Amino acid sequence: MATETEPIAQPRVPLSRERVLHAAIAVADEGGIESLTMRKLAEELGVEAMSLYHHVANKEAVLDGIVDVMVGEVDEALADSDTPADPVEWKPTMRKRILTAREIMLRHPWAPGVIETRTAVSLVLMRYFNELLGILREGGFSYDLAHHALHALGSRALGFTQELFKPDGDTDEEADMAMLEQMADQLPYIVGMMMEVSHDADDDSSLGWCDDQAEFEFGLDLTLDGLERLVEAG
Amino acid sequence: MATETEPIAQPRVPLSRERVLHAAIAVADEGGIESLTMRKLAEELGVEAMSLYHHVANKEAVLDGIVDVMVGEVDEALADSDTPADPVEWKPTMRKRILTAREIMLRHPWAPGVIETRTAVSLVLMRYFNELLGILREGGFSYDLAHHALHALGSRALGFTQELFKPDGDTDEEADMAMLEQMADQLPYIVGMMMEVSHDADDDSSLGWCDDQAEFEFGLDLTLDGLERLVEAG
DNA sequence: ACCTGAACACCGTTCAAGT
DNA sequence: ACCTGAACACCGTTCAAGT
Repeated sequence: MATETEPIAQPRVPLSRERVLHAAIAVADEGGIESLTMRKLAEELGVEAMSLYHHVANKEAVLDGIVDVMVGEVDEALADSDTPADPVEWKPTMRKRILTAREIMLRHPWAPGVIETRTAVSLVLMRYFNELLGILREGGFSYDLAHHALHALGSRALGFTQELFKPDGDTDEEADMAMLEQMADQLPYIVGMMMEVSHDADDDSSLGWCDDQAEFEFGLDLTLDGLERLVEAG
Repeated sequence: MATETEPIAQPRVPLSRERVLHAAIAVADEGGIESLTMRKLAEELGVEAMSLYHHVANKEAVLDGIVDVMVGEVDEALADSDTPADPVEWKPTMRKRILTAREIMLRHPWAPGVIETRTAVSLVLMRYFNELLGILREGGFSYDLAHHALHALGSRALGFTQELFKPDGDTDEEADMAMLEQMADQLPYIVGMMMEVSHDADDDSSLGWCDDQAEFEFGLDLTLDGLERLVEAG
């Protein structure tokens, strides 16, 4: 009551690129990426929107900067975890790195969408890929195969995949199920798959039955195993 | 001079959802997805922006519809190509389907970005996945493995991958190369890779050296081969 | 040097009004 | 039934002005 109802941001701390980027992440974490507007961002910082332009060129630069902070978070998480980093053991090293990156992406579900829209590759991101490349090279990959490997991993190298069947927001699973069964003639295989899975699973399973973590690891291991066979074949 | 400078759209043909969607695709093809605004779309159709809302609920519905038209194009392209469709030969069938889908995506480079932002899965898209599922099932996959397979393919099932290193727009390849060499201490593996590749290739190779088609097929075959090994293992 | 108020040129969308 | 003009509530961004 005694204090003013201003946002929590301390008016003493001067604005900086760093503060702008971290505030942007906070806004996106709280309200989703579509809630991240220059005006909202300024409000979060207790400042007028136009003041932001003294620290970032424009909104695109904010999004570019956010990605770098995100990659930085991955690097930090990797530094915190005590990995032996055996040069020969490229597969577990790679696997761990990617699963760690995935943890960061799960903390910021909007981040993949931002990363996908970036056109330029920042130095920070190049350093990240340079390290992945290093792991592969030290593990016996030719440059050629390592290059193919990074392409084959694609966005998985950064810890996310494009989920085409997203979690159905309405969560009315029974209705979805009923609707699906009604279309059994049009979607016989999908309906068949769902019937089988819902009988097998012990918990209540329906459209929300995909175990994202398990699927991510399945796809990742499929790729890593395939690559391993290629390195070993020479 | 005699005729008015109105857009080419015939004012006789009444507006319809179909016309709106095809005009939207034309706008995006010509000016990119960011040029697709309701006002621009109306202009393309020789109509006021607000008239569109009699045929589509809102802009999101336009984007949803576009995706369905896109999937329809894939289906048409597949129907045109005479495929024997041997039930047992799931791998070449799958491969052909996906590469055909990729051709459509290459014709509409903005389409992947639109697909990625869709939250609901339309009936058209479900039918597409139902067919992929059918190919796998008839090829000997269990529902469980077929499900994993679709997740592992991810957006590749629709003919695109998330390219994290996009074509560098500025095309000043020599400058890029020089800059990279300058960072050899920070990016030793990337620089090493580029040096090797640029020596091997016969054409002028630099940052624009990735053969997207070859990389797509590499990743696709890596996945399909991995799956094949799993089906055969039972 | 850093921040601001007002303004500009856009968006998507609503609504009452036209035919 | 179908289309429209004007308006509303937003955007990102520019610019001259403040301190």
